[in-house]
Amino acid sequence: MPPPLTNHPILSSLNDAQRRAVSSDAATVAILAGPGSGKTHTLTSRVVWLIDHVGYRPEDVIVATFTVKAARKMKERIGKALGHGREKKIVLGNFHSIARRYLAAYGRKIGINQKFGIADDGDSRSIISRICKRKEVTLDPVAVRAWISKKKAKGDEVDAKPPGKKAAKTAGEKDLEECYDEYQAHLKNSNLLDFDDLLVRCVELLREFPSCVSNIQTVLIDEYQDTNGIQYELMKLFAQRHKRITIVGDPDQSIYGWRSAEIQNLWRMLKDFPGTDEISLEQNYRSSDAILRLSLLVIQQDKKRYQKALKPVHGRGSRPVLRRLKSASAEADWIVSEIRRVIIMSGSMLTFNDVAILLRSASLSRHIESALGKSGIAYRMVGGKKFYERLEIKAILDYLRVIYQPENNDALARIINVPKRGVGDVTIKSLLEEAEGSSLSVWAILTKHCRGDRTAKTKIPKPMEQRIAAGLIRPMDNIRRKMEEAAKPDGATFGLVDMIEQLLAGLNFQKHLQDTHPDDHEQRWANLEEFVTLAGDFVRDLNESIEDDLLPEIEGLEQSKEDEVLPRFLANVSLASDVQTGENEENKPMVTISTIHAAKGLEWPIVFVPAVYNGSIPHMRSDDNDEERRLLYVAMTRAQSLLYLSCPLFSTNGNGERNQLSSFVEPMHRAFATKGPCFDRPVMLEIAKVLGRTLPPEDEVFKALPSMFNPEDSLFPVDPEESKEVSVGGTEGRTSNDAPRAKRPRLSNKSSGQNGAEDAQWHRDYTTTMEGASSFTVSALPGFVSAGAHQAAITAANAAAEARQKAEQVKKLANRRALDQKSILGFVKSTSSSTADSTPLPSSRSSLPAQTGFAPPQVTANPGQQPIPPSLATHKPAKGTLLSRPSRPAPAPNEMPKGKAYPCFSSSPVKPDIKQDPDEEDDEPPPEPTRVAACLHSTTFTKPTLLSVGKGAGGLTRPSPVGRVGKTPIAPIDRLRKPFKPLTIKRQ
DNA sequence: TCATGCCAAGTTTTT
DNA sequence: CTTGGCATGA
Repeated sequence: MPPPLTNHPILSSLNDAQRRAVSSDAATVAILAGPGSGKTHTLTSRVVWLIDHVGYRPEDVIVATFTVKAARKMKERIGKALGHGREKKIVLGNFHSIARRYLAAYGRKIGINQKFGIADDGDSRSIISRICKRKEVTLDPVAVRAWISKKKAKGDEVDAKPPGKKAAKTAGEKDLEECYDEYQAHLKNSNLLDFDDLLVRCVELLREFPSCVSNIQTVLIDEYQDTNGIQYELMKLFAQRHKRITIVGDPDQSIYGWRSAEIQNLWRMLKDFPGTDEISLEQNYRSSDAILRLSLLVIQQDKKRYQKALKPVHGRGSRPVLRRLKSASAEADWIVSEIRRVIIMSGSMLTFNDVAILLRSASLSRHIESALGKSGIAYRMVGGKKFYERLEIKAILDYLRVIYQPENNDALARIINVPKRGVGDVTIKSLLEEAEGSSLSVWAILTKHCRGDRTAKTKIPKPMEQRIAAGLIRPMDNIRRKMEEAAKPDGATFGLVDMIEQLLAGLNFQKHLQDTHPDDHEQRWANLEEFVTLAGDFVRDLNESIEDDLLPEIEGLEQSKEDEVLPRFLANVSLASDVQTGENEENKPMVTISTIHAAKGLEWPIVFVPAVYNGSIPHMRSDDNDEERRLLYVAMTRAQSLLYLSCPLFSTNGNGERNQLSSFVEPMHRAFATKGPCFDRPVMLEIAKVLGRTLPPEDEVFKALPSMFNPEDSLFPVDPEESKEVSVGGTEGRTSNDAPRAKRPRLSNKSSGQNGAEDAQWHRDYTTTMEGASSFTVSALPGFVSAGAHQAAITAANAAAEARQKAEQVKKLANRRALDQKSILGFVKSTSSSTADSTPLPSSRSSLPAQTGFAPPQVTANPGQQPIPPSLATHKPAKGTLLSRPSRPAPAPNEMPKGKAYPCFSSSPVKPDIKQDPDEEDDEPPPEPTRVAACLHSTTFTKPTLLSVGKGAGGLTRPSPVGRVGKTPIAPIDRLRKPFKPLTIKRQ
């Protein structure tokens, strides 16, 4: 008999459904949590509840997330709620790192050498491509790798193979099998496990030796929709003793299918654990109503998905924008101008920190980075190139790996000629083959050869031998010797940092960089210095046991102790997609550029999603359109207040090819505004309300406006076609590269008319005059709503009344599934067993209401689940200006807690109210261009140029490191790893 | 025979 | 801006 629920403090910050999820007594709990519904908050609260209230020991709880970032955030939040540093004892991490921990501790039991290393992406690739090359049949290494990884990730090969199966195999499959076996043998020789192996072997371990997890009372899984088969197995095995599992996930946000994530796992779970308590969290605390509606419109095109509501807590907000631009660079320039405009119009209530630009692929960042750089806006790039993948860093890492694992032939092969030692491909290949043929590692062959103990079969000319001996073997031996000395009780300390520094010195690496990269050796060297400080941070954290990843002792089970720093550092590097984000001491506001994948779980007040065209999203190389759509949905639902999608009309690379608006938004493109909103007082006040911030007084905002500032989004034509003089024919085939296209659109005569012909591409054949009219009238007069929209509002109001009635009825059961909402299990069963749609949605085109403005999303298709919020019911078209916009009726207090009640919701750090002195931005729009480029992406970083630094428009096509310290360029450290931390390097 | 330098071509998402 | 292929020189 648990005490009354309401008394526990952890429950006070939760809504009904969340509270039920947190305090559920069921052994297995499935929490279905839409975006912004407080998923993480709920999960952390449940952890705290299970420990504090139910009484499990922290060390008997496993919390598995999908990414390192999520794990870290989770740990931090649990720590805050739990206190006493007890969160450190929880077995918490992403799947891979938890599996690695178990294998390090108990891997011996299943024959894993305790000193195993982790084969990262590059390792796997090079091993496989070598195997493929050796075969007579030409196999695509990439495909082979994907096949192998899929095979491992599926995890269901536990079922004994039927003996006759071999015969049925096609020749291709046999080749693949062979590659698989060779690959595994190779990994074994080098004592490596690849990412999938970590999971596969851990499953093996826990299956054979359940005692390793005999202490585990309960298991919690975050982002469950991203688990794959093997992770599902692992989850079950973690929980095998007591079978208490809590999962949190959202099928709509499953974007890792390409990594074998299986949405079906949700169904598997419900089937495998019949008593599972299903709870939906449908309140959205993040985004404005308008953003949610459009996001829902997008995701609802997927007719097979599990229907789930998204109930707004906030007011309507401004209409999301779908902007058409001429080219990618115009798009980037527009984004910059729009960022500026918002921030200035907000009187600096909003800062660069509040802005995110989310991309389908990292390569899209080029133009945007350059535009941001040009105008002196600092930014950080998340995703894309990784710090540890930089050439110079990778080389040093490979050296470290060889020091730790001399038998790692692949790592050695990569560095044997870095710096140049006159060893070429042929020699390397020969060495590798010799190593495979004998029982010796390449390292052993080399050392023996140089010592004269054994002559290598590979031909090694004298000069080469000498360079290897002096340049490679000697410095490495020196380091190993020092390590051994340090291991002795009275030995001088020789830490990781010493090791790296010694290595850099012994290899004369700085000189090597100067020789091989004369243009940017300084940056690369700076990267290495940063790497040294990173290593230092890691060691320090380890000593302060911030990174406490030891497993609890279990009676009668002996653990291998992992006391060495080096292996843990290497594992950390391989498994971590990002290094811990240090606190932003300097607090320099930066715009975030991120891939959509990397943005999952995060939120920003202002979100831009550029390149919304077919080929980008959905990506041309993707074969799962539904997943691509979900990706767009994830991107859109990151936004709190302002959401901008944009689409360049012409692609930049393929000579003037036309881009086609993404088919995900094409059907509802009229629900978007065609340009950025007018940021008058009411709009800004609403933004402030959603964000829980205070808007500076109007006169202050006004005073801070730079002269010549354009308060509207009118610098770029709403219809970029108009600036093209030769657009008469408009035939698709015409690809001649006419020069005028590259010109910036003229700002004057922007209001020149648009005509139906130009609209045709976007509005299609069903365009009516009325619609056409509204589309430009609305954009010309922000705030004016067309009659069509009014009509929509009235229908919506009726629907809303009905919906509300229904909502009243089911309110008592709000925590459970709505009455007419099927169980997930039922849903999956019905869709998988029958072809008929259980909830048929009209085809998106015909279902689109003929009106512009906000169409209630699929009201008829989904009665009772999409209650129209009161805001729309009472909405009246404003008259002329937004000033008369009716304020939103107060939400029912019990149902709609204000933002303050959920202080922990935001995934991003709590943003302080900005109290900048207003006189700061008196004359020029560009904020003082200090160190722009602290985070410059290496791809866009060029040599510092002094021209045009203050101008911002001096014809630079790439960001220049504007506020450099002294005369040295700032290193283009990829701030993915340490987004906020200022450079720690001291340069002379 | 092999190392090296030059030129050309392509570029999803991540543990 | 990195990788792969080719020609040249040792």
